[in-house]
This record gives sequence, structure tokens and C-alpha cells, in this order.
Amino acid sequence: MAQDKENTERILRPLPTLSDVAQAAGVALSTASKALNGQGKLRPETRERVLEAAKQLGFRPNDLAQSLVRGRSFTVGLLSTDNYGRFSIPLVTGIEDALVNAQISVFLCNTLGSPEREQQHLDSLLAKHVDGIIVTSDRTNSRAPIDLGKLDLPVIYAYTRVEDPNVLCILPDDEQGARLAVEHLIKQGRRHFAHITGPVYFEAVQLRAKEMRAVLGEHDIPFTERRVLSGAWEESWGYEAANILLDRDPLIDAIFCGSDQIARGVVDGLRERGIRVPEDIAITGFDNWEVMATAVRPPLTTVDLNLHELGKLAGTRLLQMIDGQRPTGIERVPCSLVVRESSAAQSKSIQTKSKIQQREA
Amino acid sequence: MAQDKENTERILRPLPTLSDVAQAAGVALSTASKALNGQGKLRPETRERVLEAAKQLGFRPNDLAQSLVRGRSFTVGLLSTDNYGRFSIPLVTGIEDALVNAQISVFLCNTLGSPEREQQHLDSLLAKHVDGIIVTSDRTNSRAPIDLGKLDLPVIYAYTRVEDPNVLCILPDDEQGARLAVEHLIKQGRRHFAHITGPVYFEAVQLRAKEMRAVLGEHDIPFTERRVLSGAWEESWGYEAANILLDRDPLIDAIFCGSDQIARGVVDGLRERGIRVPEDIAITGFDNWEVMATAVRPPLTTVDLNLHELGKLAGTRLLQMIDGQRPTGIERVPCSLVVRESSAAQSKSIQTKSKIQQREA
DNA sequence: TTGTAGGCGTTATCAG
DNA sequence: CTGATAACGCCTACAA
Repeated sequence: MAQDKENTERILRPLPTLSDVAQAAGVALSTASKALNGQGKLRPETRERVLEAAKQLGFRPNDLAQSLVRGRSFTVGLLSTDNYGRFSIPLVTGIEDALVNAQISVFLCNTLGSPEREQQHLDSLLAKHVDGIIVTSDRTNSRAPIDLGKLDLPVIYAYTRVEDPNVLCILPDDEQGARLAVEHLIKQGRRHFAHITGPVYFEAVQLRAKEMRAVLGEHDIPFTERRVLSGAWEESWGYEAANILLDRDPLIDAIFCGSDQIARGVVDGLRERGIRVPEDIAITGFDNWEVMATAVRPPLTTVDLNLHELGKLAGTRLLQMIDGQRPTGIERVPCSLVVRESSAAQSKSIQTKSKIQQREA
Repeated sequence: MAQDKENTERILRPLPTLSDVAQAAGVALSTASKALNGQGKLRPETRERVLEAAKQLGFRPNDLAQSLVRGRSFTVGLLSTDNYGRFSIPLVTGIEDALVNAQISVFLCNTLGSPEREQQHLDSLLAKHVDGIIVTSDRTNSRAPIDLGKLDLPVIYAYTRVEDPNVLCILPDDEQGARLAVEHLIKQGRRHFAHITGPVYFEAVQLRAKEMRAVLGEHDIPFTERRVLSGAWEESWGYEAANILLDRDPLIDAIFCGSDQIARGVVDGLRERGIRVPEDIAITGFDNWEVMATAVRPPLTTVDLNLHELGKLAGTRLLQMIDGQRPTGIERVPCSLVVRESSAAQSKSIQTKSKIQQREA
């Protein structure tokens, strides 16, 4: 009978069930369950028999059924606010790294920036009873919190933040990263700084500029706001800005750039004006986007956001939250400086030259 | 009694269940189910009452339970063979596009190129009873098929392929893409071709080179294998190769590049030799990696792999397979040509010049 | 039109 | 030690 039934079943679902295993092993359902889960005390011989039968049949417990009874799904949702770009790659792999080791599967949800689509994804995640949610974006700016109703579910904002102090946000430490770059340039003997960066409505842009001013102040290095140029996150802006800057201010000997792309444009612009990097002007980028930073000639000294680490941390924290802890607030992951050739120490001849220029001015 | 029970439940799971809804609406469980699923015939008034109660309680059907009884999970797995890079971004968003519209959630699985990790992910996907799997990679080369045992589950290989003719593989049409670029260059009046490309073990490299030869042959344009230079997928290789090529062969008036990155290196190399693009030599790239292609001066004419479309197609085909169809074989998605400034028509003066050079040679 | 009962695959509790 | 039995939340005949 049972065999007949099996034969008439579609080949599509030959998935053996626990009761198949029990039957094959000649034990009761519940016994088989215990044997496979290592629960309770069974005669080793019985356990063996069940294990053997399970292997024979290629049995796999149905996670859906398990989740139902356990009240945990071992899945989490990854809600990407934006049609995600290059930043999310290391971020996502970091998150996965942390989660996969804990046997947790990740639902990928791109909202393409549409609130309706976000809600749709959210509904679906809740219906699937995810154990937690990580929200990410393509920028660190503040965003509206996701709406979970009155449901208390672990949520982490990674590479984005919300105003609510009761939630956990994980962000790169843009200030510390900027400090790294600027102090490095100062150590190379540079004193005449400029900053070419992205749109001011990016919080990262504001933080980096602010910290640059602070560091320069600490070193008593004069600085004027005319030397901060904000534009698009594009090479062409870097190129254009370099020209604007040098027309105004030929004394510059260091440019702290807001991205590697911008830095590349800057280097190109300088080269065309016959200005040498790093001899005449030292350059630093931001992001350590390798394919970009290493292709520039000379290769860029730049700040690495450590997004993979940031993702891993987000995953780890989420696991802790699922485990019952409730960390809150803003956690910043430190950046690191990757030194390449674009920021070497100022050569003597140039120091002389710039002094001369100063006198002329 | 029921109320007492509810009150003592942890706030963590205030998720109302169907029976809560039924109770609130004063109907039986099954009635509530029917009302919510639009099944059977109920008095509109009853249905209203149930719907109202459901909304009031913020009821969400538990997908886990639904999947269990329906035998479908409305989830699919996305198995990325490699620590995925820039190519997978449009691919993945395309896949999501197609799937999200069908109310299907996507499990993200990066295997980081490790077979054990792949198997681990696969086991997990099967345990979660996904309705299908899409396998992708960072290159279109052939790979080993995933091992599903004797389980018949819809699988699609996207941007990668397997030798088995009984499975469905979706790939970009590299040959057609190469033809697009080469015919375009020919139309611009170019006759002296070179090809600077990536490693020969990439199947795409072979296909593109092969088609280039074919197209040139069709137009009776002579070509020699010395003018094919294979190297790394890097700007620096393009730069180096441009110099090698022109030392050998100054007559070249068109370079068909295997990637935008390489093309950028080539353009840089040419510029430094005082060769004008496109006046002296026309260049085409491959990939239409916008941030790269548009930053080059002049901006690159290039071939777009239409990976977003490819992803969408993969998602659509998977839905069809889940629906019972079993398409097999290799399906190629056409590329398109994006014309920018790097490939303009040859200027008259140059044609003259190259004729002179030809006589000299 | 509505309610009852059985089952999806597992786990957990409690008798035997 | 082992095996019924009751959940988990939902769906769907079938009966009322």
C-alpha cells in the first residue's frame, strides 16, 4: 500500500519525510525525530538504525515545518534601500559571512528607492517570519525607520541610519577616516590644503570636511572655505574642480578628495596643467575602490571604509539581537588608510618653489 | 480564558493568527480562511466582517504554514558561484525584478568559489523547499552542474553554463556583440584592426575574437593574429598592450577592446604617444560599464551586455519552469551597441596619412 | 452559507 | 528507552 502510494507520487517530490524514515527504520515517528536531533536517550543501536535509514533515503528535515513548530525561521531579510551599487558588494558579502556561519539564510530585497516596494518587501518578510532584518542603503544619510507595526523584531541599520536612538545603526567612521588622510598629508610636509568632494547633502561629505578643518586647526594650519569644492561624485567633477582650484589658488600642495573617482579626475586635471603628483601636489582619495585607485597614475593613497568588516559586524550584532540582546545607538567602524604613491613626501625642490610662489603672492 | 492566554504571551509575538481573526469576527476558522482567500461562497456581509477583523488585528498569514500545506514556498535560491562583482549587480536586480512581481522571495547565496560552501548553501535551499534555483557566476565559462540528487527542481544557469544539454543556460550573445562593434568600426571607414582583450581562458574572449575574424573576413579585410593581444582584465594591460601594438604595427586605425577597462588603458597609452582618438585610431570597449566608459576622454563606444535584461529573462524562465514548463538548451540575450565619441568616422587627413604610411611600409 | 475534521512535516510532552 | 499524542498555523474537502 505504502509502496503503491509512493510509486504513484510525482517524481517531482520524492522528498522523504520523517515518517518515511521511521517506517524504514522500523521505529515510531517520534523516535526517529529524537534520533536525528540527538535528543533524549535512545539505545545507540536504534539511533544507528534511524541514521542509516535517513541517509539511505536522502532525508532532509523540512525547514518549513521545523520553523513552524520552533517559532524561528533561521532566515533574515536584507532590505537594500537603493538600487544598490558598488558599496553594497563588500557590505553584503560581509553580512552573509557572519550569517551563513550561523546557518541563517538571507532574503535579498531591493526596494529601488520606492516606499511602496519597500512596504511590499517588508510585508513579505514578516509573513515569512524572518528572525531579523538588516536595512542598508547606498549612503550613510539618515532615513525613515521601517514600519514594523507593534512587532518587536530585531532590526539593524547598516551604512544608513535613523534618528531614533533606540535602534542600532552601524556606520563607517567618516571623521576618523578623514583624520587619517589629513594627518597623513600633514606628515608628508603638506601645509596648503584643498578639499574636492561630493554633494553637501551627503552626511559623509559634511563629516569629512568638518574633521579636516578640525585636524588642520589642531596643527595650526590655516585653511579657507574657498578651498572646499563640492560637486558630483564623478571623475569629471574632479577634473573640473582641479582647474577651478588652481586658477584661484596655485599654492595648494595637498588635495584631500572625497572619493577615488573624484581623485582620479583631479590627478588627470593636474597632469594636463603640468603639475606633478605627488611632487607638486599630494592627493588622497576616499573609498579604496581598488579598480579605480590602483589604475590612476600614480596609484592613489586612499581611505578604506572597511565595508566588509562593517557588514560582518552588522551580521554579528543581528545574531546577538536574535539571541535576546538589544544593543542600540550608533556604532562606528573605523576606516583605514591605504598608502600608495599619490601622497609621497614633498620633494625639496618643490618646497623651495612654493616658498618662492608664496613670496610672489 | 483566551484573553488571559493572550495577555501572558510575550510581546515578541503579537502576531495574530487566523483563529484570532475568526474569533474576533465571530466565525469559524475555515470561514475566516475562505473569506481571506476569496474562496467558496460566503455572504458578503460575513466576508466583510472577517476582512475588517483581519485588518483590525493586523493579521498576516504565516507563509511558513501556507507553504507547508500548499507544497510551494514562493522562494527561490540565487546561487552566486563567485564572490560577485560588478557584473552581478544588474544581473541580480534583473532577476529580482522578474521574481518580485510574482511575489517570490529570493535567497542570496554566495559560495565564494568554494564547493563545500556551495553544497552547504544547496542543502539549506533544499531544506527550505525553494521552488527553484538560479545559478550565476562572474564569467560565462562552463561549470559543473549543481548536484540535486534525484530531485527534480527547476534550475537555471544565468551568465554561466553547464555542458548538459538538458538544462537551461542563459548567456549574453558575445559573438553578436563583437559583430556589432566590429561592423560599426568598419562603417566608420576603418580597415586596420587590432584586438586587445582579456585572458584566453575566458570563453567570452574566444567568442569575441572568433567573431571579429569572421566579420573582417566577410568584408575582405585582412587580419593577422599578431594583432590579437590577450592579457589581464586591467587598465594597465590595455596601456601596455597599446604600446606593444603600436611599436609593432603603426598602421592600426581601429582597436576593438575586450573590456572598457582595457579600452581606457589603451586610450591613455595612445594619448601619451600623441595618437588621437578617434581621429587616428578608433576604439571600442566592451561591457558598457558606465562609470568607466563615460569617464574616458573621449567617452567610449562600447557593447552593452544587457545584463539586467538577461537577469529578467532568467527570472521569467524560472517562473515558467516552476509552472511546469521545461525549456532547455542555451538561450542567448543580444547585446547592444552604445555609440559614444571614441569611434567616430576616420577623418580625411588621417586616411591620407595612413595611405602614406602604408606605402612606406 | 457555515462549521467540523483531517492533514502538511516537525518537535515536545508525557505515558507506557 | 520508546511510542502515542498534541501542538505550530493554515488549507480544504466534506458534512451540517
